[in-house]
Amino acid sequence: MTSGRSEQPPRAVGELPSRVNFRASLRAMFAAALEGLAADGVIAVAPDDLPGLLQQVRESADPKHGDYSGTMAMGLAKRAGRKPRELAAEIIRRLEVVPGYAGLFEPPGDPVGPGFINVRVKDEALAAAVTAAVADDRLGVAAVAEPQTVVIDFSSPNVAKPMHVGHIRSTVIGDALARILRFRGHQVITDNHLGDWGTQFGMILWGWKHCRDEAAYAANPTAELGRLYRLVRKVADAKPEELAADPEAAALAAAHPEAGREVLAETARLHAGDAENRGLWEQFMPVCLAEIERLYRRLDVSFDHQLGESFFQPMLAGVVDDLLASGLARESRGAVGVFLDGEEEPPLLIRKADGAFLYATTDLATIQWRLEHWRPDRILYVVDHRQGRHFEQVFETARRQGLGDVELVHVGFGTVLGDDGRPFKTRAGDTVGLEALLDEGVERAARVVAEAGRGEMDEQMRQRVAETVGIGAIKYADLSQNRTTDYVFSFDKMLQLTGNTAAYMQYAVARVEGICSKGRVDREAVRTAAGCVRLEAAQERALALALVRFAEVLEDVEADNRPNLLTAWLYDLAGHYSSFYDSLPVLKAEGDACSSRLALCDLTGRVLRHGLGLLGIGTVERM
RNA sequence: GCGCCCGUAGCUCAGCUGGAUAGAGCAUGGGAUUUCUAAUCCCAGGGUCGUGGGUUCGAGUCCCACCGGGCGUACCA
Repeated sequence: MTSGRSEQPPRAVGELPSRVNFRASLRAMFAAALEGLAADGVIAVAPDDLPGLLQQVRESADPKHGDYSGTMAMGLAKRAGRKPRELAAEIIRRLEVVPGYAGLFEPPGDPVGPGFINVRVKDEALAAAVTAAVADDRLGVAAVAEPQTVVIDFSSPNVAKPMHVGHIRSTVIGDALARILRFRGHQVITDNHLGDWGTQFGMILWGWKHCRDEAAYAANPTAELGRLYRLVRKVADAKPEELAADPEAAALAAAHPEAGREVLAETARLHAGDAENRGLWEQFMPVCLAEIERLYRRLDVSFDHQLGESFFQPMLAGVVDDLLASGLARESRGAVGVFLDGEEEPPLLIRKADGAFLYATTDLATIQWRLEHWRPDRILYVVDHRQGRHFEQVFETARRQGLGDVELVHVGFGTVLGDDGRPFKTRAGDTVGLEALLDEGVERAARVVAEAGRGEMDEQMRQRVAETVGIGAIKYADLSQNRTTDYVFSFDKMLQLTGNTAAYMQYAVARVEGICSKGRVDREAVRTAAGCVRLEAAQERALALALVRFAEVLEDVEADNRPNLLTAWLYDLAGHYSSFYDSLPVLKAEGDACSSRLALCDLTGRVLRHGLGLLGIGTVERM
């Protein structure tokens, strides 16, 4: 969507850039070749077609087909009425004489099969790129040429209720995207759009007035508010099976048959500015915020802003008035809605018949406010895919309001399921609390580390490793999944020490650290040494090629907001490192080979650590 | 009813705007260690990509129909 255009232009002949993106360079060279053919009337390429054609330059599926393959000749030939292989050959003739090509890539030779153009990176260029990356604090990854301002809206819990497993995906994916886009060089603004104004506060207010435990509140306000929320929700919902299991709730429900309506009334009083409820809200908010803050600290997630629904509340009437005045919205059945797809399709409701505002109203106000104050090029909403239609409607309404050319993107994701294929619940059928989930992950990680670990770890170290591995496993399991599909949550799978898991990756980092500490390697010296990395063995070359693809992968992650592309590549990289490490001596290698391989180890460790860091996952020196 | 998403190895999942012989991990079977951390590496078996049509040089990917599952569909967020 966004990347690809903003990458480095082709380099002039001669020196290598210090941060080389082979794919971006090759694409630029293909662009020159195709433009040349178009200029000579051999093929017709509209400027709009070019990016799509260049997407067809990608890493080869099989190493025997070289490092990159171009597949556009087949499609182009059809349109031009040419034989595909002939056209491919013509592209190749143009490509290999593009300035700079010969410095980076081998001549492609003849087209293969129906017209594949296979390109191999020159060994010297690859070695030089890795050498440069070793000395580079950005690990060879160039920043985008045209940085954008990107707002990322994620996590967004309802603050008066305990955070649960449902919040983990938005939080973890949003945080990873924020870190990745920042590293890419964009100006990222993260905003936690808290649910701090809804019915859940009505529940707490009602609970406070009817069944508070002052002593408990004084001792632990968070716990007491959590208790009130859980209790009142059952009383208000009044589901027989729930009440049967909870005598206290049942007694309250019997004493207050109108509890459900009273809760809504408390909410309405809060919204209407009732002094008592407003005062209580102001008293409870810091407590609620402290509670979620503790979890964010543990998850190592932070936000630039936490502008909740309450913040936008004063703007809502104006939003409705503006939409009414512009004719986009109108009254219907007592409510006010924006009719986007004609009369038959449900409108986007922005005011209820009772005068209350809705989720959509707040979202529209939020867009306006963000555009006015932050002037973003893009806003990402990392929210459950079930809200896809809601965002479609909100975005369309915003566009019709003429809110500028900001790119509004719903980054949706699937549901976390249990073993039974149903949404993840405890055995008792409750949603799983986020804190309990993290605790269990850490506890299980501690057991795994104790069994497999190398010993000689003090208690403090053991704790830190367990926390890093446990939290990392949970995050990684989520991020390594294609975000659009549901996935089955399994502690056993995510804490496995092999396969595509955080622990495997963290272990690979620890092995690099091990080799460096064992050899008493001065890593600064490795990085600043003028010596060039040498790529002789196949394993060295494969590792090097994986390393320099870091930039390409981050570009792809941004294009589709898909962190799982980063985990897949990290896993691939760790695999290449393991093969390399397994088959070639490093410390015991002679002379130049030793320093070259140490440089590869050092870079691999840093890239793995940085890559995991971009996912919000920590590493340890030993495990 | 309508709309969106999904169906890939025994299990959990990848598969990048259609590209080469559909890939991993787990599980199963075999092999490698006087260790630079074996929490590793190497090899093998395992598939009519839900079914049936279509589009084309080429379909897991695009189109149509059907089967099966999930979600959403006017006053919750």
